[in-house]
Amino acid sequence: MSQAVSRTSGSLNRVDAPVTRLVPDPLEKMLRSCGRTARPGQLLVMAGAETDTVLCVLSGWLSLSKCLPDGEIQIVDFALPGEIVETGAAGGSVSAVNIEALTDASVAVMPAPTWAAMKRERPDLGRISSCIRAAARARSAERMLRLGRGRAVMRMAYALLELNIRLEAIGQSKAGRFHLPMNQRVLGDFVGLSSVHVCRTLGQLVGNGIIGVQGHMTVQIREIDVLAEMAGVDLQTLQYGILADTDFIPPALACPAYA
Amino acid sequence: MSQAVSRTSGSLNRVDAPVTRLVPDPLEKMLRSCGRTARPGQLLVMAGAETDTVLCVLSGWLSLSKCLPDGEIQIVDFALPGEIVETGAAGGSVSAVNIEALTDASVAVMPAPTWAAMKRERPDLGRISSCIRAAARARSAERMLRLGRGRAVMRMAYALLELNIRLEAIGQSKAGRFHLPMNQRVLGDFVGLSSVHVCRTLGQLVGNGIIGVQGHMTVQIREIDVLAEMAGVDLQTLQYGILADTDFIPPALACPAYA
DNA sequence: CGCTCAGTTGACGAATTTCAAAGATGGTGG
DNA sequence: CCACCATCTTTGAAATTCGTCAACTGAGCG
Repeated sequence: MSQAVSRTSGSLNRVDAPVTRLVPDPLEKMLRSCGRTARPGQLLVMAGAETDTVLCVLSGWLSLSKCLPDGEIQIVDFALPGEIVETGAAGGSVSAVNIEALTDASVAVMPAPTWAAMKRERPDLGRISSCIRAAARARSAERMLRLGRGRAVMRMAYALLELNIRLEAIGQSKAGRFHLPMNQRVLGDFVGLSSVHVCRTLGQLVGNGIIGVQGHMTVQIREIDVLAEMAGVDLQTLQYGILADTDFIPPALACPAYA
Repeated sequence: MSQAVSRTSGSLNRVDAPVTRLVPDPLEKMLRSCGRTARPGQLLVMAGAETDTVLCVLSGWLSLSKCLPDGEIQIVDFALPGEIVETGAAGGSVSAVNIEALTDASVAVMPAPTWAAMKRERPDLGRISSCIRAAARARSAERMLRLGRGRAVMRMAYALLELNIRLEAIGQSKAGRFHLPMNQRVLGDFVGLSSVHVCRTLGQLVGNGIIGVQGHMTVQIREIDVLAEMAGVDLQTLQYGILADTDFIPPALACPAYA
């Protein structure tokens, strides 16, 4: 696993995302010093393995997933550039999920104590990471709601909207157009559908002119309001709730309790 | 909502659960001073409402749930005695979920800044609450996996095992026997099934002698290994992963980084 | 050119929901 | 104590949704 994750020194910091946007030099140095790259398909953390680490995604997509004994996979979340993933589960330092690179990715892998020390130095980090956690929780709840109660179209519509919002925030979606670095099977692992049904569901959305799909998964949302209705979401509220965009944090809250 | 949550002064501290077990007097006083009680069905926090608070469950069950526009409900998690719920979502202090009492419950409702101050005073609190968060994340991932990929029996089996483990840790399950303070419709909202299918699925488990059910939801697990196989879990691993039991925290980790 | 892999399509079957109605159960007031 | 009520559970049958199987297409690539 880890031998496959090679060191890197270059191009770690060209991402305009919350972490790197907000946080000053010393942290940047630390991020750079823990930098790793991974190739698509590479496993960074294995469920059940000891890893008391914190991952900062600098570029690329990671998937957090779990497996059933029969091999069925569910992707629990994607980690996008600027996001922070704490791997430890409850009883110590065992990861609850597989963490895998979906694209070429560069990730800062920090031991938990290092991260804790860093947080003590930079109190704003605590606030930022708690925002990122809250956003992840909110997304997780939205998805769980639709996994448990929504039909295929709703799950798909929601997934597309969520990804559009998140990608827009890091400049990877423009005018409702973004690239999904995965095939339909993997998308199915995210929305809880078979690849065949992903195909049909996407086809239905395309047929109605609600979205367009080009090549291997470049999506264009054409009728975002219709899509939002299908997903059962209010766009404004959703954006506010699932985005850890630090612009949303009232300056007053950014510090005082920790200063 | 809040007018319905009346003050209480008695019986706040008879629970043998992580928070109260571990944490010394000053916190206990604070918990008591923010104490509230709620009756079954009472809404404590409404999704979308401003509430920058932290809830400590002292006794009783809370449900964290979300709703679709058509009224379908998904319970995202239960909060049991000893657990801590941070209500804020990402963009400020809006809750992502409805928080509702399933039973008579007593809950300490603390403003987030108060909680933050408390954490600065008692560094162990940070470690504890981070453990509780990690356990909740792990549970959420397990459930998402089964919502997306598991059949009814698997979802149900997993839910029963998870609750058994959690209840055992707080002395509310003994020898695989515990009470679920909810009807089958609510249990369905948790596992993502219609109430009718909850009935059939439970009936199937009862018919096979794997569990017994008495009255309004007292469950007796009879063949825990079979149930675990149906749920697709390894019992040991699951317990280790979804429990924020503080016994699991190595003493060495409990403090040094924060001391 | 043939290979492989991802996407597509149709047909079928299994799992689950929905609808409807018939028992249970528990609580309440007479 | 009993009758009544509301709520919950159970059961059956029909309808839906989705997964699986299988065949076919199409693009990329050696």
